[in-house]
Amino acid sequence: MARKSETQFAAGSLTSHDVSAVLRAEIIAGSLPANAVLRQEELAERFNISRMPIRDGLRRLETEGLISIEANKSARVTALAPQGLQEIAEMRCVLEPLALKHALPELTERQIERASAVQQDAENSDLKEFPSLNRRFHELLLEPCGRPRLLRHIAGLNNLSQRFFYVVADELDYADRSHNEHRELLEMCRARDSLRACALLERHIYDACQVMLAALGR
Amino acid sequence: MARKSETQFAAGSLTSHDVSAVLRAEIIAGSLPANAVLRQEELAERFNISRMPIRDGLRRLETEGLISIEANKSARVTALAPQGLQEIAEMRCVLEPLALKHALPELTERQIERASAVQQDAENSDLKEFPSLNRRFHELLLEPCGRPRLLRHIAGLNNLSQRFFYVVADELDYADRSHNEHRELLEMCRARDSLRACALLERHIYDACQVMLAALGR
DNA sequence: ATCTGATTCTTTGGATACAGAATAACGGAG
DNA sequence: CTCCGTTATTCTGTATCCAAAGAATCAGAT
Repeated sequence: MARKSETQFAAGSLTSHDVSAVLRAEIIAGSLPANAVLRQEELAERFNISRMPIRDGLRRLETEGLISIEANKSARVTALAPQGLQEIAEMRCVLEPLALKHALPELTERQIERASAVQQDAENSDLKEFPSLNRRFHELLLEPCGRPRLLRHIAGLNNLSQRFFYVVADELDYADRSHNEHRELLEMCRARDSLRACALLERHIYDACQVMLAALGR
Repeated sequence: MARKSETQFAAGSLTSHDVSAVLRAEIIAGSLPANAVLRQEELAERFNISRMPIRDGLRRLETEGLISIEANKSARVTALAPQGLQEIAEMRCVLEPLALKHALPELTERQIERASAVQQDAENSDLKEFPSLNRRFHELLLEPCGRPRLLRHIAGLNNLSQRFFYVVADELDYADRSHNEHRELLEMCRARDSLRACALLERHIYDACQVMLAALGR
């Protein structure tokens, strides 16, 4: 009954929101791989709730683009083609610098140091936690921009592509370069050099995508 | 029983997809104003279906940002503050030029002429159909970019802000300027001048937002 | 008279059972 | 071996019920 390493849940406690949150996390982390089938009854059994909140949760994930639901077929985790990865990177390349531009004047020294600390952790982390720390670093620098919709869009794009990040986390020389760029970015933030910081961020995102595409090509 | 001018539907024919499509259109057009309450049973009666597909449809609109659903409260059409309008315009200012940049090499003369025809219609249209024609003009120029996600994001942002477009459609001098900019944009597309076309498009979006904000301020 | 607090009403969230439709899988006939 | 029809599975929508959370109302106390 218990399948693989999936955690199970006690009865009655969960809501449709929890369903989407748990599944979202598993898709982002990659433990639910692309094209994995999500049958409603199976999920209902696993979460110990009826099928209705499952449907609500799946519907939510569908509009986020994480799963695709075709009528009368099981929901499936969406596969992301190289073309789609590139497309998402292009959007991040313009949206993240936009957020950084507005965040930079609001960023406190304290917040920059927090990001710096996360970057330290990332450099000392193992492959398993590197992706989420890397993501957290970016988020910390962008959050003060005061634009919740923009941040949600960026987060949504990251949700779609993050499960492929392991391929660059794997390449040691890329990790090195990424760490250098992050430290450089921190310096520019401290110096309040908006133009150069935004340009670096754009290149940083673009390059990471290129490395991912090259690695996935094999 | 029949409320206001809302159309009613025959029994059994509609699906959750239709529910979201109809409500989406009404919200975009503004016939469902901000903060309008959407009670599930009321909608179920109107669409002649049960509450479940209504819930599915509402969930979809929620993640699109068109309505907000709080637990145990009726869904409401989301109000868009000036701050939010500005934020959406900023995103469009970077995303639409990105799409145009990639669409321009793919645009055929025929497609440009189609956009030109739509622009002609827009200039001769009354206030009621001007917003949708204006939108169609933009879509026609961006569609060949070959980036479905990007186009969906842009469409989603337009869905959120389009109901405020009537305030600029109302201002005759703005409409004039907009028409001039559209014709100028078409010329740049014919000349395949990507840089200037993208720059103009960015300014065009930004200015429209400023006019909206000024008009809404009163 | 107003404010507070309890009761009632409304509405959503979830459970359960069932019918209908579309897809996928299987097996038999040619 | 291939094609086609039947069966099984799974999703979609209906109907009904109950529980819980908010909102509204009404009564009582200050």
